[in-house]
Amino acid sequence: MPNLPPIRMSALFLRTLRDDPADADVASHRLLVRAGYVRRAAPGIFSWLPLGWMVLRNVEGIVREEMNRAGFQEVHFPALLPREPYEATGRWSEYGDNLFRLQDRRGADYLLGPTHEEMFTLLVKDICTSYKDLPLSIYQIQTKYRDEARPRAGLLRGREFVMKDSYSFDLDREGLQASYDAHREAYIRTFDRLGLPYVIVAATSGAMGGSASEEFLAPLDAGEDTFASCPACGYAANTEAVRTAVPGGSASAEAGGAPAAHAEAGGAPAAHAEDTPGTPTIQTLVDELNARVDLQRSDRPWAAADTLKNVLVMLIRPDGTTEPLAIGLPGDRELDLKRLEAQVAPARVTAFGDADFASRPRLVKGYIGPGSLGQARGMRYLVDPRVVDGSAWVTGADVAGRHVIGLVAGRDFRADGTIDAAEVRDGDPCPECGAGLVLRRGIEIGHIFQLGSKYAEALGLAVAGPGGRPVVVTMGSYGIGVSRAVAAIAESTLDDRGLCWPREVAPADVHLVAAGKDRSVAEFADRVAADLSQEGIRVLYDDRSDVSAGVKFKDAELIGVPTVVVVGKGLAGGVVEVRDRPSGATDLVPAAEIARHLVALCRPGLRV
RNA sequence: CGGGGAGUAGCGCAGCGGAAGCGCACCUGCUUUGGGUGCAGGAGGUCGGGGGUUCAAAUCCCCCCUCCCCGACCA
Repeated sequence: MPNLPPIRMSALFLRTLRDDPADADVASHRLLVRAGYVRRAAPGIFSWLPLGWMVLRNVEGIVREEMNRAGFQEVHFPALLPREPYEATGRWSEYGDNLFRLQDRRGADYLLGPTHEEMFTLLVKDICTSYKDLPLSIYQIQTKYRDEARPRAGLLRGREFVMKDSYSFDLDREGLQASYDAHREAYIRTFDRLGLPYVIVAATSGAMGGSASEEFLAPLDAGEDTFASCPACGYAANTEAVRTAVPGGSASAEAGGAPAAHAEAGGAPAAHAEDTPGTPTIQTLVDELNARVDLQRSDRPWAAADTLKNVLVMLIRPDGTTEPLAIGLPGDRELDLKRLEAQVAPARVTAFGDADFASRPRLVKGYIGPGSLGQARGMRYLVDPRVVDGSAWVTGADVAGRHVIGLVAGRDFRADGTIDAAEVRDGDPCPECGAGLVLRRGIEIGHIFQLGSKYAEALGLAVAGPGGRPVVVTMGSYGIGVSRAVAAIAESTLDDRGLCWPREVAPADVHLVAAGKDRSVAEFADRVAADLSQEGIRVLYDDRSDVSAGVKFKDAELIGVPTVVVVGKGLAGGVVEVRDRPSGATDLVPAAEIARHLVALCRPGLRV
C-alpha cells in the first residue's frame, strides 16, 4: 500500500480569506479564491495553489484514465506554434483578435495555440501513410490560449486554460461516426465520474468548421450558454442550434407563441398599401393599425406577430470583404445575433451603419419591405421559417410612413431562403414534437465535432487506401475544458458554507481536525494521520496549534474535503467524530476503530 | 464595442485639496481552547499607471490600464 504523507496545515502554503474577494461575482470563483485554491495573476489568467493544483490534477487524471480506457493515445504538443499551419487553414485570420500572436527574434510569426487541429493533422500526415494506420484517436491535455474579449467568472472563461483535446482520423464517414460515438461514450463516463450534472445538446460548429456537433453542458446558472430542452421528447439544443418549428397544418403546433391566424393564400384578399405615418417601430405600427377603424381585423386586434420586420446586417467574411444581408422575421421576435453568427460562420456580423443606408437610398429606414430586398436587388433576403408560403403579413412599403397589409409570402414576394436566427423563447414549440421548450443556462464542459475533411484537405492529409489510391482522411475533434470543469464542479456542489468536492476530485479524502489543546488529542490525531497514510488514504491534517477549534471547523467547511474527522473533546469518552461535509451529518466512531472505519469509507475513491 | 460602477496594506472598506486610516489577516506577549476568543503592543502603502493644475493632489483635470455589472441588431 502506498504511503501518502498527510498534508499538514501547519506548513501548508495556504491562506484562507474571511471576506469574499470584491471582484468575484460567481460563487465558484469567490470560494476558490477564499479557500486558497487559485489566485488571479492577470485578466483571465490564474495561478494554482497547492489545494487547487491537486484538484486540477485529479480532474486531469480522471479525464486521462477515461481517454486511455477508450483506447485513445496521449501525446503532447507545444503551446508555442508557428504561423504557417494556421495560415494554410485560414485560421490565422479567422481567429482574429482572439489569437495570441508573437514574434521571435528574427521577426517570424508565432502564436499560442488556441486549439490544435492543424498540429495534430500535420503530425498524423507525418506518421500515417496507409489506411492500415487508421482508425486513430490521439489526445493531449494542454494549456490553451485565447485572448478573450471579456474573460469572466474566474476559471469559467479564462484566457489561459487547461483543455483536453482529442482528434480522430478515419477513412470514411462510417469510421468517423464510430470514433465520434466512442468519444461520446468516453465523455459520458468522464463526466459521470467527475460528478458533474450535464445535458448533451445539439450544437453549431462555429469557427471550427465541420458538420455534426454536440455540446456537454452542465446546467448551471453561472454558465454563459443558453440551451433549450424539450420535457416531452428529450430534444435538446444550444439556442444557437435550435431549429425553428415550422408552422404546419395544425394550428396547435403554434401553441408556444405566434398567433396562428395567418391567412391561407387561397382566399386571401389582395395586398394593399396604407398610409401609416409615424410608425417606424413595430410597436407604433401595431398601435396605429389597431387605432384605425378602417383597418381593423374582424377576429382580434393586430399583434406584433402579424408584422414582418426586416432587419439589415453587414457580414464580414474572414478575407475582409463584406456582404449586406436582409433578414425578415415576425415583428414580435428579435434577431439573435449569436444564432445569426452561428448560421453565417465563419463570417462575422456587424450592424448596418448609417453609411450603409446612405449608399442605398432605396432602403427607407423603418419602412423596409420585401420589395426592395432580394438577390435580384443586390441584397440577399432570408426569412424566418415562420414566414411560410401562404402566410400574410403587414410590412414596410419602402416609402416613409407607408406599410403594406396582407402581403402573402409565396404569392406577393419570395425570399432567397430561410434562416434560423430569431430569438428562441421559453415555451417555443419543440421542432420534434411541438411541446413547449424549456430554456436554461449551462456551462460548456465538453464539445464533440465531426470535422470531416476540412483540415485534412487544407493540409494535405491523405493515406493510401485499400486499392492503393490516396484517400483524404476524415477527422473529428473533441474537447473537455479541464480547468473549467474544476470551476463547474465547484459551482454545482458548493453550499453556503463553502466548497464541497466529490471524493474523486477532492484534494484529500479526509480532513482531519485536531480540536483542543490537550496533548492526548494531538498525539491521537497524529496516529490517525499516520495510520490513514499507511493505508493510502489522502489526509489533509489540521495540526495547527495556534488556531482555535472554531477557525478549524470553518476552514474545513470552506475547503470542502468530503469527510471531516474531528479528534477532540469526544476522545475522553473514546470516540471521534466523522462528519459528512455535504450533509453535515456527524457519526461518533469508537476511537479504536477510526482508521478502519475511514478506510472503508474512502476506499471507493482510492487512487494511486 | 457601448453604458454604468469601481481600483487606497494580503483581503474587505472609509477618507475625496492641507500629516494615509479602520476591520480582518500577519508578528510579539498574555488570555482563550468545540464554531472565525479577548486585551495590549507591533510591522506592513510608488493611494492602478502616466501626464497636468496647485504653495500643496489619494482627493481636481486629461490619457491609459485593470476589475465588476448591464447592453450589443430591436428598422
